[in-house]
Amino acid sequence: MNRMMKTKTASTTQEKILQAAILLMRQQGFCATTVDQVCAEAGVTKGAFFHYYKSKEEIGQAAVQRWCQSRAEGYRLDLGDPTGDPLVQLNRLLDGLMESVRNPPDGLLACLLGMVSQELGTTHESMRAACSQAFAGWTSFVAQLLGAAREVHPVRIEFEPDQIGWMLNSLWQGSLLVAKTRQDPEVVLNNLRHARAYIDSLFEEPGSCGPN
Amino acid sequence: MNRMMKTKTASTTQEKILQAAILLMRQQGFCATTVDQVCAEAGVTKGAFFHYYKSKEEIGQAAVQRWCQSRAEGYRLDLGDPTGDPLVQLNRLLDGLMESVRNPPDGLLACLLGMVSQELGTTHESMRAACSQAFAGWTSFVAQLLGAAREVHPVRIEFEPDQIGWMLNSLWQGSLLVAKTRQDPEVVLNNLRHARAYIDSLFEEPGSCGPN
Amino acid sequence: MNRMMKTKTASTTQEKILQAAILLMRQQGFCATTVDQVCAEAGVTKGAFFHYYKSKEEIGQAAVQRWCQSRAEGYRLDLGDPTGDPLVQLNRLLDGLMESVRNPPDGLLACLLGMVSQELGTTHESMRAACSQAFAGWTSFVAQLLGAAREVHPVRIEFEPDQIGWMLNSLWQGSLLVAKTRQDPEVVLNNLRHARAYIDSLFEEPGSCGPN
Amino acid sequence: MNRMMKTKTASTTQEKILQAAILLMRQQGFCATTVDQVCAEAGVTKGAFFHYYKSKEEIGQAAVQRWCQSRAEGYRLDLGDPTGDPLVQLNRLLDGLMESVRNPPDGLLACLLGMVSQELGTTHESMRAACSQAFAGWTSFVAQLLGAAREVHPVRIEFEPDQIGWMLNSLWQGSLLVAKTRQDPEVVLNNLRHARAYIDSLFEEPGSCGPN
DNA sequence: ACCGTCGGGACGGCCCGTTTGT
DNA sequence: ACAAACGGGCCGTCCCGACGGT
Repeated sequence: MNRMMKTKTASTTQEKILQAAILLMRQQGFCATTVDQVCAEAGVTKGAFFHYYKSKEEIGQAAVQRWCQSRAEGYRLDLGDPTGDPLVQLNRLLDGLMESVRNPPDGLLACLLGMVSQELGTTHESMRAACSQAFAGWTSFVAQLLGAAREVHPVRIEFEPDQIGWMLNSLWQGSLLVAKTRQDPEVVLNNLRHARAYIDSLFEEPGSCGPN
Repeated sequence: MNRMMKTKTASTTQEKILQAAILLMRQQGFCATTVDQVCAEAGVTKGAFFHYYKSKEEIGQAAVQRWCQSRAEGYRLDLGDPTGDPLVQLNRLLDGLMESVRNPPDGLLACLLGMVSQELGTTHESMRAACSQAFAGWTSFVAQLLGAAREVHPVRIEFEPDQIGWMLNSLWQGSLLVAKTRQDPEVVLNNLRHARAYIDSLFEEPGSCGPN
Repeated sequence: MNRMMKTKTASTTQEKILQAAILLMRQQGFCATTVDQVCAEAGVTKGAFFHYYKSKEEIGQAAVQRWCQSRAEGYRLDLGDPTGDPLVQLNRLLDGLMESVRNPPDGLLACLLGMVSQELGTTHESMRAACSQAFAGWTSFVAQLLGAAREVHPVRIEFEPDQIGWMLNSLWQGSLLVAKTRQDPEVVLNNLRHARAYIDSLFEEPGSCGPN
Repeated sequence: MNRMMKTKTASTTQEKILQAAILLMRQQGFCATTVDQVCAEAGVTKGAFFHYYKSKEEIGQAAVQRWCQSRAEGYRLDLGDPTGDPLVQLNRLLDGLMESVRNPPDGLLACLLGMVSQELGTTHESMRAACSQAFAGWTSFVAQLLGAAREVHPVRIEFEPDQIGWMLNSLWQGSLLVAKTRQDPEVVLNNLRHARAYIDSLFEEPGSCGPN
């Protein structure tokens, strides 16, 4: 019962801290985000912070994990019917990304993974590993769809599903980076359209994507 | 004579500071790089540092500018004969990028612009603007080649040179990010190959480059 | 019980810091006193310092306020019976000053207000205002005594109590300055005697004090 | 000829530095005044500065000396006929002070000696000594006048010329301090009037002072 | 278990008074 | 007379532990 209440509101102290950290690190990056800022944003004191996370790095890890997990949930939902045409599912995934560009979470078009792996990739091994794993997860997710699509759709050009997956991943991260720098999300949308066109070109018949 | 020595070695104190800053910021990012580190790396004292740059932010700006400038010189050289086929020139540019992946400057596969715009894009307006301009410069450079190619090569699919330019830019930045995270530059190479394939698919006859 | 301990010793960390600051600033002035020195003198670390005072300027303000407050308490005690002859009370006040010259607090004949207002009067508006208010407080205190004295003692020369108050204030501050420079407190004593003589000369009968 | 030009204009590099130092130190004090500020104000480089003064302390000394010297010249002029009544001369001296309050040099009512001796009296022995000597000079100057006055005017109250001199000195310095803090020079004027009244009261017949 | 106050140092960026070479 | 370089110092911040109350 106690647990239910807590879980339901989802606004426990720990959760507030974590959400504050995610938001701030997406905005400013890991190293520019101070523990004090996180506490202020979450409305708690440092005592509370260090009760739940024993170091700044630890909350960094937690933030990455939580971010990936909630993203993954979203992707799953975007796919729609899991028994349908894999190519259609892939297109739905891309549509989901586009939608998340037009209505980004917290009004902030930025991916925690991109931020953290850029900053800490060279210096914080454990953080890098976490991000690498997260990237690999998403990529294999896409690659599986592409592999399945290859089974049911005649192929025009031979391709490696993994490679395409990594390319999509890279393009997505790079697009967000450029969009942030240009202060214009349009570039992400355009890039995703080109990616879709490229994928379509790999198969004999064009994908079922609308004009989007 | 005196002047010659100074100019020739090109290793003035200021230059050493700037190079040290560029290297460290490519490795660790702007905010994780301390002035002390830069001084140590450059082998100078803090007095010297603040003699030439009045703040950390100022050297950040200088580093970005210098980075763009030296990159731009490299691209110019990669193109080869400026009167030749623009599509060939574009392919040479991509070859140059690939080469720079296999033999990255300072043995470090990382772009200062990506690092800085990721970290500071939201928080330091002036830095963001500088990076945005640099991105736009490279992109329009590519777009011009594509536009010229359209004049001399029959087109199979209509395309906007600017959009393709931005896509290449995004893909490049994203690839570097992913490569760093995976600790494997191969992904950059693969992505560039796909990009080339996509560009080729826009024209009637394939580009004049082998599989590289 | 717990509370008692803390209150009783009156030697909390914050208090130690404040006392150290007051002492050092009386010796060396505001700007020559470093936060490190204050911490060393108080036997605490910088962490403790900035926990209680968020800037050097803030502790400057606090020091001035505390100084005035503890001085004011002293004056009150010097006066003796508050229902007695105001002229006698004034003389007791001067006696108190003289006593504080012969036995200065911390063995240091220097007034924090004089130090701070001299150094920062032109540059730190808030500090200047605080000192100005403190000066005005002391002066009106004296002026009130003089005004009351005028009611009960026949006057030989018309005078403005406020003006006399400011003169005493100025003479006191100037005397401390000169005494410090000459390294001889005698000048303060002499000046106070002259001041007393001047005040006596304003009334018909001489004050009830001996030559002290 | 060269020398004449230089001396006449009184605008040699060294002189400009010295004047800048005096002005800034009167405004902000010794320790708040940086060498850079002095150079900027004087319009010279640090090289020039350290060419003429081998340390900050040295220019402090020079500033004090120059200040005293130019002040002394002024007093001499204020006295008028040196063979006249010493009491009249003393009154002229006080008039001169009052005039310098109404029209302070550089529009700044502040005495370098007061500033420096307050700040450095406890910490910089050599500076303290210089100020002490300067104070003693002015005081003995006044004391001599008082002594001479005692010869030609019948005295009503016995007094020590030196003591009166020190009192005037202290009152003057204290008045400047208070005036700066209150941001109102009026207090100096009032105090000087009271001082004059006190001096007059020492002699049988009133001094020849006008209403001033 | 949860959370707040207090405190600890180390380091961050920047500036300051100086010396050196020219 | 000056630009370049020097270090060490200053103020303030940061991440984090220790302890006490609830």
